[in-house]
Amino acid sequence: MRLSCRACAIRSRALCRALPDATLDQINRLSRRRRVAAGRTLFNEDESTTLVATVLSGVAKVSVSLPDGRTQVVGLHFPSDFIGRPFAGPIAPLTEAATDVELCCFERTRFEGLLAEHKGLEELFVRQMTDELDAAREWMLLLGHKTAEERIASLLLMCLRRLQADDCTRTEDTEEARFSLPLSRTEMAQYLGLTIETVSRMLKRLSIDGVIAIESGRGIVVRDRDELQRRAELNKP
Amino acid sequence: MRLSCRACAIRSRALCRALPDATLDQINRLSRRRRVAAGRTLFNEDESTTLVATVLSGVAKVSVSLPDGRTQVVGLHFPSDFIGRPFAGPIAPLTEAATDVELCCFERTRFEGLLAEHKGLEELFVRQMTDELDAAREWMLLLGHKTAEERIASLLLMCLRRLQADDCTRTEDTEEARFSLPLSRTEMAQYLGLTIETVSRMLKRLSIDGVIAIESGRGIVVRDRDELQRRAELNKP
DNA sequence: GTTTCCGCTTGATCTATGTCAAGGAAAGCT
DNA sequence: AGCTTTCCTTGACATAGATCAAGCGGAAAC
Repeated sequence: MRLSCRACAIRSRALCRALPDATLDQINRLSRRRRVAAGRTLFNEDESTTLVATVLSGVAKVSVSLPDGRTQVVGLHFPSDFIGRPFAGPIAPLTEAATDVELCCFERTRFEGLLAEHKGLEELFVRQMTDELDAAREWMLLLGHKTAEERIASLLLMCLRRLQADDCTRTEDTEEARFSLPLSRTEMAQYLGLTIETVSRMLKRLSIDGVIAIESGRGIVVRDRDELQRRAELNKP
Repeated sequence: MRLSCRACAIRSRALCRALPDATLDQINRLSRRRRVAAGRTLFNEDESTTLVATVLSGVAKVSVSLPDGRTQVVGLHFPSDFIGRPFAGPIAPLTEAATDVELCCFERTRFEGLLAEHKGLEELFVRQMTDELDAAREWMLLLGHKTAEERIASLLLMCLRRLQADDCTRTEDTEEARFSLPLSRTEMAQYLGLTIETVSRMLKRLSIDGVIAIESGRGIVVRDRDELQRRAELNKP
């Protein structure tokens, strides 16, 4: 049974919010849902250049590697994010499910057609690309100049911001917020340009200092968000 | 006196190659040339969100900073590159002339109009954004995982590739190529996530090893491009 | 219930690169 | 030409984080 786009949980934030209901109903028939288990690639070789998708749930990671195996995670896609490269050449970056992921997939050519027909969609798409570029650049600043602790703090804040947009995970009135890390220690290390040992030690430090609490590996409770913010930027001066 | 777009030196590579001659002639009247001296910002506060431009000559750098002054250069714009953010919000990244720069400027709204009218332009623009994102991600790999020597080698190769597309700077039959670095040591350091001392030392090392020769600071002669390529990726395994 | 495995933590040491400090050389100014 | 400033190089030393090595704990397998 096919779910209606109109009832889609992430519609209000995804690209498709640019489309009128009528178009949406057409599109509904052309979209394919897909579930990808954590660790698997989102698309196989040929699909990666012929499909585009919106993330419905879960988190996907994009990574690039050197021939010797050193790997850098270069981006994350959270629910409502668009994945795909209209008009681009035949080389797409490796995109894998970090957690279990649900996608809403389309033919790339079909999406390109929609871009031409709907000015609003084009605008939103260009804006998303701009945001992605800005995010990459902010991460370059992190990788080029931040200390290990600043990096961890920055990552936690970023995850918090993106994840609490989905489900409201705030634990009511207190300043505390709770979320589950979408990345393993290894993946965090690859995203932050650190080793897993350093990641582990810095998480420990933040938890000893009472800024966060760690619940069984992936669970994070942010105890003092302001302090975390401070540690994301101001360790040096 | 106004120069014709048709005779523009970088036309064959810039975005405007997507436009037919007729449109180009119209546009010609709407473009404004601008020279920016090395070190100055390309646009002032309000211009940066209302103008877009193509680089005619010289190199521009984009940078982001932390409140304490740590600065990361996050991208370079070489001749024929497009600069600007159609549809984007009011915050544009800081873009400065690294060398003296010549620009061909347009109203952003005008450019947005052209994007809608000319499907080909839209395609080319999206493709350039994709390339820019890919470049940023490759640089993330560099910042996250490469050694100092690999970083320097990667930078030199990148400059070589982009600069020799302009003027043919190859010194004939030999394997040698010569170019002038568009960045100061400080800027190189900010781009590579290193200190100027380390940049200096690594350049020295490459020159001692005979891979390159350094001529009065900014001048670089690539003596052994293959070896440079090797050092850009394979220091470890 | 025990074993195995895998992801994570913790500690001890090492090293690439940062930091500090002192010249040198090119470029602009008087 | 001499002076000042700015940019670059070079050396000595310090350190954040990597590397190496061991142990822990929970979940899956048996």
